[in-house]
Amino acid sequence: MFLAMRAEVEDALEEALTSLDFPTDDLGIETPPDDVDAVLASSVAYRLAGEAGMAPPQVAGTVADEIDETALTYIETVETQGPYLNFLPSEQYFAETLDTAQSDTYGQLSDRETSVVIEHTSANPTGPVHVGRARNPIVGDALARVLEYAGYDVDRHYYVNDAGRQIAVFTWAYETFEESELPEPERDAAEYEMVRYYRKGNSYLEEADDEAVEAAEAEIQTILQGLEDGDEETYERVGEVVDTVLGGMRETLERLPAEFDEFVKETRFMRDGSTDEVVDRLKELDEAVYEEDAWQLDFEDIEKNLVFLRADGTSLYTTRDLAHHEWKFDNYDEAVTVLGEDHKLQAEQLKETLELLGHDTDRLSTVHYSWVNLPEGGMSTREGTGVMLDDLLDESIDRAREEVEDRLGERIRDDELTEEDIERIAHQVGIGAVRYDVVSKQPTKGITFEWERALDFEAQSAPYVQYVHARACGILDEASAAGHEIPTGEAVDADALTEPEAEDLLRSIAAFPAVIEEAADERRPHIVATYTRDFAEAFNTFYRECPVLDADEKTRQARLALVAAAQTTIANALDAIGVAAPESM
RNA sequence: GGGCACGUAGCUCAGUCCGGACUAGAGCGUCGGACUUCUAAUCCGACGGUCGUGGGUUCGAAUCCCACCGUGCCCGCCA
Repeated sequence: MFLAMRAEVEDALEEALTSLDFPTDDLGIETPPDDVDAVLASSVAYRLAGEAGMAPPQVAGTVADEIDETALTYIETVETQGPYLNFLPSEQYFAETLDTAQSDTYGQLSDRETSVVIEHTSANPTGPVHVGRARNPIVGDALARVLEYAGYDVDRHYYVNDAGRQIAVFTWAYETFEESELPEPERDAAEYEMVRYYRKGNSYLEEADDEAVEAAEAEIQTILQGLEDGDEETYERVGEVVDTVLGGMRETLERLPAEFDEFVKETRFMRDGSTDEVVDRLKELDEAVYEEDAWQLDFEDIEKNLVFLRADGTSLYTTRDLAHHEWKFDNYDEAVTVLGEDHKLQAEQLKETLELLGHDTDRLSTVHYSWVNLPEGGMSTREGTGVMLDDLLDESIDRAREEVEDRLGERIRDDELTEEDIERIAHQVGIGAVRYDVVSKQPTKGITFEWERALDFEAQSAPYVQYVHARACGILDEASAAGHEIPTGEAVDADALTEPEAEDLLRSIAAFPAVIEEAADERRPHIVATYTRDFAEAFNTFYRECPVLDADEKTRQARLALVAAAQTTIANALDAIGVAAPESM
């Protein structure tokens, strides 16, 4: 309803300005502060003051007079308050919100008929997922969900770096060392078992005598060359290592949950000839230079050259990524990539090169996040330093379980939680808290990992918002048990919501689709997380001030509809950022 | 050295892109209140800020521009 109302306000304002011969390039539409009753406002009068030769408040008055309120559906009146034009909502605005927000699909915007591929995580398949890179799947998955809500047709891809040196080292190490030489795995899972070979191989290369290292390097080089030459047996050897490790990583990621439609292997673009083919085209570009036996691109705006073909004639990661992105452009309308800030330069060069190859790079957007570091420094799979995501999730679930159990004695509600309920809540809250903590912050800000902070269940965290959902479900359950019907359609009576706390909640409900739209357009899922927090506040205030079940018939009906609308809104808002919405807790 | 990002209460963060009702909002912590009530993982109140610093643009700057300071990342024929 908010979106329709906003469109109406824009049209009306533009029309009024046109008929007054004022420019319409900046309508100055903004959200008014909380203590103003309007749903939207405009500060356009400031900008027009000079041209009109009047003070801003007078301009505002003139514009307001020009707007025909009777022609508006969702706006009752247009008032001025000093230089501001305030648009006050009509009864219909509230009534329609109260009805439509009860739909299970509330917040789902109309189909944009646009396909988007979102590539995220894409961590090298060398070992267990650690917290340093955990921002990627969480932000990536949340963004994918937000884009789906916003009406895009979304595919999630994990780009598998299976052609690099580290994978050749891994394959060599896996085939060379005996399990008896390795330490016990930290967990009974494929990637924890496998990473031991990788670490062993790397330390061997650092510590063994020159002759032994030379022999190992020769074997590693053979593997790399085998991949480059398209040798089937080499692909199978490497594939076994990659698929095994990836299988384990995938299970961890699914706990978040972060699932993928496709794991796209880098070697695919070597085998199908598209990397060679893109190299041929790159050589033809005006920016292509052949220096020191290697083919490079010399950009106008970027300091550093991009080498796309080594002196030995082999391709590089970015060369293959170019073929990968051309493939994305062939198959999707838009492409979004979630990358660490250490890949910024590479991403710029990629984009610039795609532009040179004649692609419309407006179709490509990149979301960067900064690494999560430990107080003592960065996390490394190779060195085995860092906090594993599995351990963080386990610990968070354990703490959530303790919280639930501690609270059992004080529970007023007599819904008798079963063991299963406790386990369900522990998972929903524990994982939700980790996820929420990550999505609610702007990804560009640095995070230093501290257990205590990561596991903080206090306000402004997932449980605070989840509790709102549980409370709403509790009321709806009681209502259902008492045989109260929840009014929909013509039966809803938004007029009966006279308390300001109830109206504020309804306004907050109405804003949800616009929040989804903004978060999707700007590729910033944290906007949805901020919204859930504000929404929870509005709900809790309403909860305190406005009893539902004990209210008189008419009020109860209206408030029940409001609670039902609040429940679907917060359930979907949490769903959009991938946080579970518990029905009780 | 160069490029990019970040710098808002003791701590963790919103707000910054698109300047306006901002005499800057939350939460944690501290202090003081509210459970015979639809679940207190809640709510209410108090204390707490030269929005890194200095200049500039503007009727108006946390928000735009410039310089500087601090922190992080990048500057490989690695990925």
